[in-house]
Amino acid sequence: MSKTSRNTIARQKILELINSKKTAISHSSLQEELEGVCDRVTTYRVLERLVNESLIHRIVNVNGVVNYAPCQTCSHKEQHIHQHIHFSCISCGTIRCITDHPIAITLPENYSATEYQLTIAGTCPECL
Amino acid sequence: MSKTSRNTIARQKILELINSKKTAISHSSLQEELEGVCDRVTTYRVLERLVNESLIHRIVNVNGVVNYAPCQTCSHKEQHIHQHIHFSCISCGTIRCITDHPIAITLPENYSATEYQLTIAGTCPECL
DNA sequence: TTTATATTTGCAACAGAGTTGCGTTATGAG
DNA sequence: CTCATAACGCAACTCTGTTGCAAATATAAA
Ligand SMILES: [Mn+2]
Ligand SMILES: [Mn+2]
Ligand SMILES: [Zn+2]
Ligand SMILES: [Zn+2]
Repeated sequence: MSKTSRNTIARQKILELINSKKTAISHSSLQEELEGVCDRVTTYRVLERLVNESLIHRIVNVNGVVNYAPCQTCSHKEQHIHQHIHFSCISCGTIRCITDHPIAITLPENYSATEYQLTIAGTCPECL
Repeated sequence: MSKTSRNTIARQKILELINSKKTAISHSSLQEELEGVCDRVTTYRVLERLVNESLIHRIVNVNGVVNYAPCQTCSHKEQHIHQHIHFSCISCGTIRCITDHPIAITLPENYSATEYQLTIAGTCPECL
């Protein structure tokens, strides 16, 4: 029934690269660092696969560009939900998951949430 | 010093249209509803102008698409900051500003925030 | 009202992100 | 090892947004 995910070279290298980073990475940066390991279309498809397998998650930056980061402290109870802030530094350009900081976000009555994109842009501690 | 913003027909119609909506609207939908009032490039430039004048604000949806909504309950103290949730319904497709609901978001020490994009996707009360 | 000037516009061309179709390659279960 | 099918590369495409430039026009000054 469920398609089995094959452990291809492209998939290995991409997951390795993402996991080796302390900050999130975009498709284009990833493609550069892969140095010809695979086609850019393949990178898109591998990223989609890794997201579906809950190994990485998508971060939509304030400028609309998508970045990817490993899943670590995500909730996997009923479904896989990422309810944490992402900080995007306008100085050094890094995007970081702020997973160790409490936030209180609730919705009004009768709203049902499935996906969170909580991105804040500004200056990070290193650049302040 | 400061360029004076001219009240052109395109600007009038675009601002009218955005203000007439209860939900946010994207550039492409806007362009359709304008029915040939102006070129799509002009629409982009007018939108940019209206954002700079703090009459409307940009909402980056969870899919990365930009939408625009009137500024209403925004803070204008030191700078114009929009610190409220946007809800994107995956059923009816509408994007709504949740301005009448308290949220508590703080950042760890030494992070300085300048822009917030707090978008939550799910099902809205009308579609639940 | 007329004139002057800087802002705004339309058009064409471009750039970047992401998607799709299809024929080929290669993973991994049996 | 065999082989079904997941994954791949390539080319072509869509969608969103940007830029340069000459023409049009809003507005303030004459
Ligand atoms: Mn994260
Ligand atoms: Mn809003
Ligand atoms: Zn920084
Ligand atoms: Zn809805």
